[in-house]
Amino acid sequence: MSGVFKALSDPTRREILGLLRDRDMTAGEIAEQFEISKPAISKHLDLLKEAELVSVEKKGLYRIYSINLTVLQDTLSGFLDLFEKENEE
Amino acid sequence: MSGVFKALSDPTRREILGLLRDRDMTAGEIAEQFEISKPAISKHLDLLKEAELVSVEKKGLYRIYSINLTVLQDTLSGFLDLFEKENEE
DNA sequence: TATTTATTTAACCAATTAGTTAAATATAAT
DNA sequence: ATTATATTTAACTAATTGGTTAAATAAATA
Repeated sequence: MSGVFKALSDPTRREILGLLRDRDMTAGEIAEQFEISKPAISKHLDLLKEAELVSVEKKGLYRIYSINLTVLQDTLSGFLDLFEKENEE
Repeated sequence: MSGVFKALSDPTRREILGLLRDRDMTAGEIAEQFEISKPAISKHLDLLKEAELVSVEKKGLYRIYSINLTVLQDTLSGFLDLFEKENEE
């Protein structure tokens, strides 16, 4: 839970998720979209993976990243549910 | 946006929001619920205030904190909307 | 006016973060 | 077997985080 919010607290990582919403991408394709270095992107991807917000598949030389939409949606909407009027004991 | 996710990435701060969901509380009442020092809680509250997730009202010696439910809900559900199937351009 | 009370601010510390460049790894192609 | 390519890991740095204790502030009370 903390991991998901931590991951989402960085604008670069949110942007990566936005890219992956549209299609799966290799690490290099993702890195191309940003000004920062590839190792920096690699670390962002690692953090997103840690939070289980993305998955990776090895394909030859490439790593193909994809978003785990359900993790994102379930975590956030699950958290939001805690603050619904209905939930008042 | 980053501020909200950053604020939510800490379990103590999420717990504070959980307390405030039930009722407004003074800084001291909030601090009582945790093991850590009052200044530490004060800083957490400040960060929540920065993210506009809580508001404070001065009342004599006390500061009364309340949750800004709509900010929490609008931010998270607004972000979630970006990842809905319908949003595909 | 002096004291107590609630809270914040200041100064500090260790751990973490987000970036860098350089080196390592692993697969593909010549 | 060598070289090129995609990506990660390592080593480093500056800034931020989450905690501490001590001092400052501000309102209430004696």
